Amino acid sequence: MQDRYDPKSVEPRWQRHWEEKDLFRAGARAGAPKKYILAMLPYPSGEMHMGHVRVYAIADVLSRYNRKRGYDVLQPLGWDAFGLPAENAAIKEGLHPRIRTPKNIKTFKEDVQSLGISIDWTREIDTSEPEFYRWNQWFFLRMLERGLVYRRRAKVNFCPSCNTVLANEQVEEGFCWRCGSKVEEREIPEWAFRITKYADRLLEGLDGLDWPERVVAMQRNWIGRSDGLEIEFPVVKSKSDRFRVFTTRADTIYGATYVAAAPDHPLVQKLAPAAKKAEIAAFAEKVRVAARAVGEGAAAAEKEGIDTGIRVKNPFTSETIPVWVANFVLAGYGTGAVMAVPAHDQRDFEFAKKFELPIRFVVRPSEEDDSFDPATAQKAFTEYGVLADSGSFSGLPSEQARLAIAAEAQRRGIGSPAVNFHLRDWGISRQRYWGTPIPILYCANCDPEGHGIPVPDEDLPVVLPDIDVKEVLTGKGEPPLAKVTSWVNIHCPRCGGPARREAETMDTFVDSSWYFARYLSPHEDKAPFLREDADRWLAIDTYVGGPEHAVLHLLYFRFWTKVMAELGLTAVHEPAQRLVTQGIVKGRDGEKMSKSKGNVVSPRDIISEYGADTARLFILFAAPAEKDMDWSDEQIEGQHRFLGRVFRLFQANADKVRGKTVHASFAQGEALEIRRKTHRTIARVTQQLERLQFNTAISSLMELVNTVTGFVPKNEGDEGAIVEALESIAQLLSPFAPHLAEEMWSELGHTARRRDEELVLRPWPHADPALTAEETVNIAVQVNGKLRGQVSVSAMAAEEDIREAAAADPKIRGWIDGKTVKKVVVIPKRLVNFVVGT
RNA sequence: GCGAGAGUGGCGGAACUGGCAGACGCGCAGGCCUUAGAAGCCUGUGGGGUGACCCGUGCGGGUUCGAUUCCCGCCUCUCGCACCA
Repeated sequence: MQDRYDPKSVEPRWQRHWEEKDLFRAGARAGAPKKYILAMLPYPSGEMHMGHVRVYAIADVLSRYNRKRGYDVLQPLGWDAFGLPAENAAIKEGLHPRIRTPKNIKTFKEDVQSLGISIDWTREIDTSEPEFYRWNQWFFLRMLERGLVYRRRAKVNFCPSCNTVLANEQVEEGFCWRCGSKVEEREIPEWAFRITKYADRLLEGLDGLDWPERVVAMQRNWIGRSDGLEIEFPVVKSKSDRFRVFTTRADTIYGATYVAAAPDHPLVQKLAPAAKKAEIAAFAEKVRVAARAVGEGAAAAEKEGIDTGIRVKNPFTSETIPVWVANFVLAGYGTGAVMAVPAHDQRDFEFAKKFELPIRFVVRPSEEDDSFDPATAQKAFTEYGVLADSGSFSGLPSEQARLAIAAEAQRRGIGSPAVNFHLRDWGISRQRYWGTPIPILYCANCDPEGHGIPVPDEDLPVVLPDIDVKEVLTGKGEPPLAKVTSWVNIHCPRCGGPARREAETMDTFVDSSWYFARYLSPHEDKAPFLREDADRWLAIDTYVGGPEHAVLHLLYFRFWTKVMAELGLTAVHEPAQRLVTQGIVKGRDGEKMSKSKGNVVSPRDIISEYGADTARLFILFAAPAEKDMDWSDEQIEGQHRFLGRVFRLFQANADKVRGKTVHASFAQGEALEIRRKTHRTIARVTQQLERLQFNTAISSLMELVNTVTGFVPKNEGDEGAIVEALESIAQLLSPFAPHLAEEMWSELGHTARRRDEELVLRPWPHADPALTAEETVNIAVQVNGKLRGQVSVSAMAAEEDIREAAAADPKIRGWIDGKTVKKVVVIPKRLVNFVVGT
């Protein structure tokens, strides 16, 4: 044994050992139940940061723990290798992504390995390899067959810096989520996935998931199901034209005093008087410009609008009311028009105030309360209440009136129930090079309208062509692939005539939507993965990653799983049963780490100074997994000291006990107390790991180490107790600080002759219930709820005896003698409370 | 505005289904070891009085023998969504 704790020599040695013995291979325990533990697919930037350390530490503790619990554990890792940063770098520096990416992967992988993460590397995948992305193309074609992919002309977010289309979800406050440039609006054709078809299933599926509430709430919000009524407002002086509006508050229809439509509503364009048309068109353009300037507090924008001159009839009051166009009505949601009820909707209220439109109060807080005065009111009454001035519906509560009015509208054939979602279809076209080519061709002969012809399955993969970076990746103009003429121009598979390939590539969220299933059959070349492998491993038991993916990746990958289930590839409909979202690791200054702030702590530096075990321990100990945490140089010193203490504890005892046959059952006195502490610690750490409370699990271990430190064995029983304690410490520590644990384990004389004798596979220790149970317990004694003393009694003592023991205590007598004891509360093993009068 | 979460020592944080608030760690103070330091070890450490006493988990109420925990009403902070009718 070395005389000092020296992780630099210890850690690489054990990492080699694990690799040579191939101990993290999944599928090697055929009869055992499985656990699939996965950290989110990393983008291989050249440098690992502390956030990665946290994700992998969490996933690894769970993997190592479950391996020792006898599970066949799958913990793979791969690379989200396609994407914008590599391409942007190529544009700037002229270095081909195909050269840069493998270099980055290599560095990143070394960093992961230097942390001692127990990955099954035989399953490593790289999404930029044709072996992987051909299945993106395969899925695309299957989805095309099922009508889940379609071509649409859509207003899209365009980033002038990345020169690419961004999904709505990738726009943050009007800026590109990756490069931060201001996003513009453009209209171009694109391919889209019909995720909206799954909106309800995505909503319902959330119920059975063991996910953080916050993420579930964000998804619910994002999907945004809204149940209401579509109802028609017929246009006055027209036989057939009517404005269809969507409302969730049919109960307020008697208060609808105008209709508000989106500025480019088709019916407005059609029906507006000629004199108004130019004005309306100008207004529509103004609103479009304003919408483009999102991020400048668009929500706070002043209400604006124009009276179109069109008049419609409120179908319930039969009143003639105006149609206005308004900047706050969205063309893309519902019907693009709403019935405006100023008394009961805040937006309509503000609008009506500004343009002096009538405000009619038709829902009262209660039947008697008619205090609402349109002239003086500062805001709308938007709660449910009781209807007033609403014809035969007056007096009904809102909930009932909603249904009754909807039913009446339906009976009259002017309305129908309708459901709207905030969720939009997922546009996947990217005008980029470094991504999966979309397997579509255009042939003027076979497909004159340009819908696109699917590439036949046997021609997959459509391989990304090699390119001259300087010529193709200019960052300007048309999609890069369109410039690669030798690739773009091919023969049509149907007619043999000239055809052209689709030059767009797929959003990289496609890769991360199903990669977790590719790990199951990473080398399969007939299918994306095998059904038998899916049946063995899916769903992911614990998925670990950042909460920033709550509505992007985590929604797409649930969608994709449902599609895979429909294709018969798997029986599961949800990809991940449990989700752990880890908090951010902030810099020394409490700010989020970033290069520009110069507060980045490099994992490499930490590992080389303190070792991987210290880094892992610190990041798990300093805060609960889901909370943000601050980097602390002092705390990491503390963890390093703790490992040093563990080392010295073994150093002090190993020689004495190594190789001896010892019997812990002989332990008595202090040694017996050590045994109790050992077994209680086993029980606690086990429970804390099940609950993902890594920080308290580590502090339980610290307590045990503190208890054992300084104990000098004097006889056989003592030695038995200390061996048991040391073995337990090595075992319990092994998921957290695996290298030191191995070192200590071998110090105790253990060498593995067989695979199942390896520490990483050896069964997790078992807590003996006879030893975790307390024999005597300290009971708190209160008088009138205030702590006044303590008594020690047998854990088995009857309530009666506990009460007497407490009452007999001299300190307590001082508080209760001479007073009337009105009541005594006895909670066995916990406390006694005397309630006394004065 | 809506949704979710959080407010506990100087700091990070503990406290199972209401039952000894502050585990564990950091920091700090004193001591040991040392020629000195580094490392390490020991003791103490919520506040106030300093006797076995009082006060303390954001604030104000409530339920209870007993509340960090449950209920009601506020305040502050973080995150997400934000004109979705």
